[in-house]
Amino acid sequence: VAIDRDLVVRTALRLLDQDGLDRLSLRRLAAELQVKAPALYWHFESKRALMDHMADAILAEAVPGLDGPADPADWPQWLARTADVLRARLLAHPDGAQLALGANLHRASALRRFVERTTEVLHGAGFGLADASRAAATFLWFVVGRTVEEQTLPDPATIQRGKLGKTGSSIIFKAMAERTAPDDQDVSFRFGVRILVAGMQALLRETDPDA
Amino acid sequence: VAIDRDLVVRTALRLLDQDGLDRLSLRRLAAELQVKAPALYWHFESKRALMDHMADAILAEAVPGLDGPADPADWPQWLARTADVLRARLLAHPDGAQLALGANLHRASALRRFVERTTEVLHGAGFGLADASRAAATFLWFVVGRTVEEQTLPDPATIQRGKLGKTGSSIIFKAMAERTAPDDQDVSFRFGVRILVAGMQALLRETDPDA
DNA sequence: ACCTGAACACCGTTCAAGT
DNA sequence: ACCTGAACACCGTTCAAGT
Repeated sequence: VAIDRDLVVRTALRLLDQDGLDRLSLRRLAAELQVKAPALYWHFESKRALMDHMADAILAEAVPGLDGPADPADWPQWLARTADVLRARLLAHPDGAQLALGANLHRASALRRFVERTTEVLHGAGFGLADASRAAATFLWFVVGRTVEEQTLPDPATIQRGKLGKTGSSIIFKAMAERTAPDDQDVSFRFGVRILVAGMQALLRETDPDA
Repeated sequence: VAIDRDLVVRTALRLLDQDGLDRLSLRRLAAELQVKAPALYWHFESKRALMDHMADAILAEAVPGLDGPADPADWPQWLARTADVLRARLLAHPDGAQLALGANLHRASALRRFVERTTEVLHGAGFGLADASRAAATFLWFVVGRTVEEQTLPDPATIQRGKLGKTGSSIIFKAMAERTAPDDQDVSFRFGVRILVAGMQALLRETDPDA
């Protein structure tokens, strides 16, 4: 029963699905593979490296659909769609966003592809290369970060009475009272995306008024 | 030599400054306080609670300067200034942003104050309460998250040759070649803030054309 | 080439017991 | 009220040795 990188990653993802990221240890993973923990060091140089490959595997299936927009001018729609796709992949596993957040772009090449494509698309939209890469980082950071928050959240109902019961006088409580729709997470995510896209459009108009 | 919450937090921040977040353990902290690790559980219910109080302490000094803008219409400048202040506080300690990222808003009340004030200011700018709180979350999330990335970065010079040497053909490498200024982190941070502020202005104009 | 045994140097947390 | 002793149930990582 020889193990290889791929089997290790797939088994790790299964444990992640079962028990979450902070119960994922090399010892438990090794046991699941019927091997001892140090054996994993033959295949991965560290736990972080393994986690980077997990993040890569999670995002890899979304990469083939990553071609830029047919018309460069359609970048706003492309960005919105890419944000949804990325978020969906991250939500497909518990703590998927956390995993991607700490990932090294060199090892998690699927994540790097997202960064590259987004930079290219924004460059095509009219940003200089430096600003395109800054805007891409801001954007992808928002998607991943926002999704971490969403995925880390206690749970839908607890928030209202549990934690925020004590901050009941504050504006946060009042605002939450207006955000009770079951799809509030989706709505809020897309609202953030709209802010970012609208902001990029505005900055483009500033420097390049005919866009 | 009785210890209290305040002394524990201050000592923890000193250890943080010396060795960083991942070398901060309750056992090391206890030793520094000349006490045994379980003693800390008299003062804090968990390590996370202690860390929340650390985050609170880091941000607390910025709270007195948090009053909203004199004129509600000046919210864009207020937002930009608040972003700079918050980032500066987070950068004042190693892994300060990490600490804030995971913090519970109920315990890290200084962070909650940032959320509240920002929500109020954006509500005053014309957003409905729900959208104001969404925009505030997006904004503060960006500030904290972006600062985590900045603070986690390998180090200024290593990036170019070390990691990205292998992705030399990619657009990331070309973009980085244009981002060599020593204050690139500041520039990029402010660029992100500009995107967000411009985006909020654009969304406000959509629904409320006389703003 | 791939894996084990044994160890190193730690963790957060609980809880009865001490003062 | 505040702290210790002792334990529970673990960690990631290294490295000589085995097959």
